[in-house]
Amino acid sequence: MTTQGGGLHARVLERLGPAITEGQYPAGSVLRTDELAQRYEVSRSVMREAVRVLESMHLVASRRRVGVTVLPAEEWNVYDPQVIRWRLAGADRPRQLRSLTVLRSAVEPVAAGLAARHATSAQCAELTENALGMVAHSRGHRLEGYLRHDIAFHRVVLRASGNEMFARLGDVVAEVLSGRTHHQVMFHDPDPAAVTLHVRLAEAVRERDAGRAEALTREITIGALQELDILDPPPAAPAGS
Amino acid sequence: MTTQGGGLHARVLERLGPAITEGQYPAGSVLRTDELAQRYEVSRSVMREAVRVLESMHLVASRRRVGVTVLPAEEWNVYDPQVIRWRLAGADRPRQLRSLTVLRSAVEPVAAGLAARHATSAQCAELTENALGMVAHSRGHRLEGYLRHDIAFHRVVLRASGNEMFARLGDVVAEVLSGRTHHQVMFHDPDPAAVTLHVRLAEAVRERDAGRAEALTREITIGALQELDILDPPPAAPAGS
DNA sequence: GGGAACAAAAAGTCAGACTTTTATGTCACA
DNA sequence: TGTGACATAAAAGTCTGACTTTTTGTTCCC
Repeated sequence: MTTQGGGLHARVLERLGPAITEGQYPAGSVLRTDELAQRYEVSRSVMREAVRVLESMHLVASRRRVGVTVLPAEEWNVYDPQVIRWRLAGADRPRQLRSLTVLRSAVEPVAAGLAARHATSAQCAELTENALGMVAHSRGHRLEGYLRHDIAFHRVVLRASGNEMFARLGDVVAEVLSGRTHHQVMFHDPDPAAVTLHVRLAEAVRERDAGRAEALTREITIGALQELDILDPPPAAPAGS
Repeated sequence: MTTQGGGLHARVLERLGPAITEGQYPAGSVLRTDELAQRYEVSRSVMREAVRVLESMHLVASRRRVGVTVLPAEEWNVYDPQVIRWRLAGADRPRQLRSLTVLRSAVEPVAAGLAARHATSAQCAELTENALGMVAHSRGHRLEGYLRHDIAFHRVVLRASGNEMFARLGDVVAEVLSGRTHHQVMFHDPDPAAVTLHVRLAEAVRERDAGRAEALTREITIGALQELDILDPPPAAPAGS
């Protein structure tokens, strides 16, 4: 899954990109193409191609007479799958996982509602199939199998929404779920309540109940938020203070 | 606003990119770098850099001995601002505008809820300021001024949410709103109800009322959906059939 | 002290030679 | 007739070196 592109420029990118997102070159740092080419032992043309790609991701900006400047993180194309991958592999993985989970909590309920309207019967079948797969792997530390069905399930929902912007978030959700399983506290079996919610969601979509599909998905994503301690700070009942 | 990058490769990109998103080269088409270099009258190195950027956007894939293949639209990085711009400028602008508006309707309410919790007082001030600006320009065909404040308003909401993924959608929302004003049926003055909603939203954020902020934003985005005739098909009251 | 000419630094561009991969066609052999 | 190995060629990939252009910073003169 590591996109080990054969191209020489791609190999450079896989080292230079993470170095930037990691903060190894802080915003404002100036790099020179020639020096980079020497450091990574490639020709200038190859390094130029790599820099062009970084530039298209808004990670750097190249200006004559000054060099290749690292841009502040607010400028980065944070929706670029490659950037997401680099950041998830790096030091601020937790922060990244949180912001992506919040994005999920906004997008998925709406996507599920649309899926209930637009899903084909084949997609409905995929949904129930994966939900049952989740049930089957929900006990006895069969986490890998559970994860596989969980990812597939959400991917189908997003695709079935019929909205291309939602559909393209399938990879992002996959990364989040995978990160949750592999790097988060998930010693014990998945929450049975979550499993049930998925089964009921598949049901709701099949029955074309958009409202219920949306509500159920909202419950699922709220669970995901709670796991990361992204909780609504209770309205601070003004008793003590 | 056209990102007229001085680089020669950027100028090529501004012609070749739209040609692809336009469908001028259908998915599966094979281009050859040398031929493209001749056609656009640049050296191969420049064309190679352009192709590398297109490749990073997943618009094309380059393979030895076969050439540069145009990828199907499902593969494209549809969140890349440049791709969004190209598609909005092209033939399927309406479809693009719809899918982006649906995305808005999912993201903005949640963002507004978060903004109510995290907004600084400076951001609250910006919000009310822009809401009042909208009111001031809501009558007498002062559409440009209205649009300016509308864009600024939503940008502040997204930034104030504190979530970087939301914040980066500011440009997208700006494009959508701008497209709505310039290319959609908007002869007459903006809907007074929408203006009021913005004023009340600024109020809700200032008062830290997350629930109300979210609900108000939901009303705003529902209005945007209705303008594009993306309406809930009513549950087909089973009377006749 | 301020403005204009100048010098240098770095990216940008180009052309050409060479390498590597790989799809395809050919030919012999079963 | 089919199948495998091998040869061929086409296209991307890589490298190098020379040249151009832009931009910044300095210096020098008024």
